[in-house]
Amino acid sequence: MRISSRCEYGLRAMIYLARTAGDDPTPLTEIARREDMPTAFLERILARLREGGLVASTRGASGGYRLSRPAGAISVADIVTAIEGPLSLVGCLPDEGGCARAGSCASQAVWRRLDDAISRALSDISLDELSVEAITT
Amino acid sequence: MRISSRCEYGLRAMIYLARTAGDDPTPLTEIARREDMPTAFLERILARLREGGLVASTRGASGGYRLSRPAGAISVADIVTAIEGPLSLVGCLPDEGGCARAGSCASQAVWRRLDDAISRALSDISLDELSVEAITT
DNA sequence: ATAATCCCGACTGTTTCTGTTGTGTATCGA
DNA sequence: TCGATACACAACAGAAACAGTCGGGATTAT
Repeated sequence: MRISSRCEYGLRAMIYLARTAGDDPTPLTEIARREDMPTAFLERILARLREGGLVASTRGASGGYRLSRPAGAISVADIVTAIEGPLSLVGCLPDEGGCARAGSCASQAVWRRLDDAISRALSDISLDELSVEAITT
Repeated sequence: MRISSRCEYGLRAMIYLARTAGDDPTPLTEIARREDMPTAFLERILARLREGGLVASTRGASGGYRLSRPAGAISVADIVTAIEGPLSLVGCLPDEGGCARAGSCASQAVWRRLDDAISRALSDISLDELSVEAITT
């Protein structure tokens, strides 16, 4: 159960964008260079973030990406969801089809509780908390 | 970030063993049949659980598996860890080598918090809670 | 002995991850 | 208008993980 590089890159890029908010749009190449991430790969991650409505892009010379909302209105859960799809850990929960043995399945309760814990943890952290330099855990 | 079948099967098998605790050792084939899981695959999962010290096996006719401790002393975290390895979501946390940009890396704080939330959620659930039929979330 | 049972290594098909490459399109500035 | 700077998008590819199978060997109760 590791976090994917996609997700890690995406979050780092969002933090970078939060720190440069207010400036001109930030080009992909700048983010990739400064954060040391593969450019083309990052582009596809930013595409998902754009589709998720978290960043806006402007094309052409002196174009780039910026946050589409204030950093305070973006949670880590938003970012992870945009990149990875729904957070849910298993496909057998009642709200997505369920499985044959649902009801008598005790393990379902475990994943549901875990889903909740993850969801809560990620929703609690907003991007502006992360954009300040010193993080006091 | 889905739960692997390995893990799902493993948990279900452990719940099954908790319910048959006190009886003779339960053969692999019985668990697989009753829980509708692929036999050979389940065997390899039980091997991990044995290596993790959670189940004990007896060989030969009328052999099988049983829990090596009372169900109340086994948490879901124990089970998941035995099957999947350490729960940690990223490899860059200080306690496992770290990465070059640690310290200035705000995203690290996110994964650390998420690790904690997951770990706490799974440690809180013990196997005997799951072995009773009705689960009241 | 024989049947039941665990043990274990090797193998395979599929999917996901982690990228790369190449082409096209929009925009700005000279 | 031309060219440089960007984003947009689709196709491709190697590597790893996942999910599961197969076959043989070792152990033990009856």
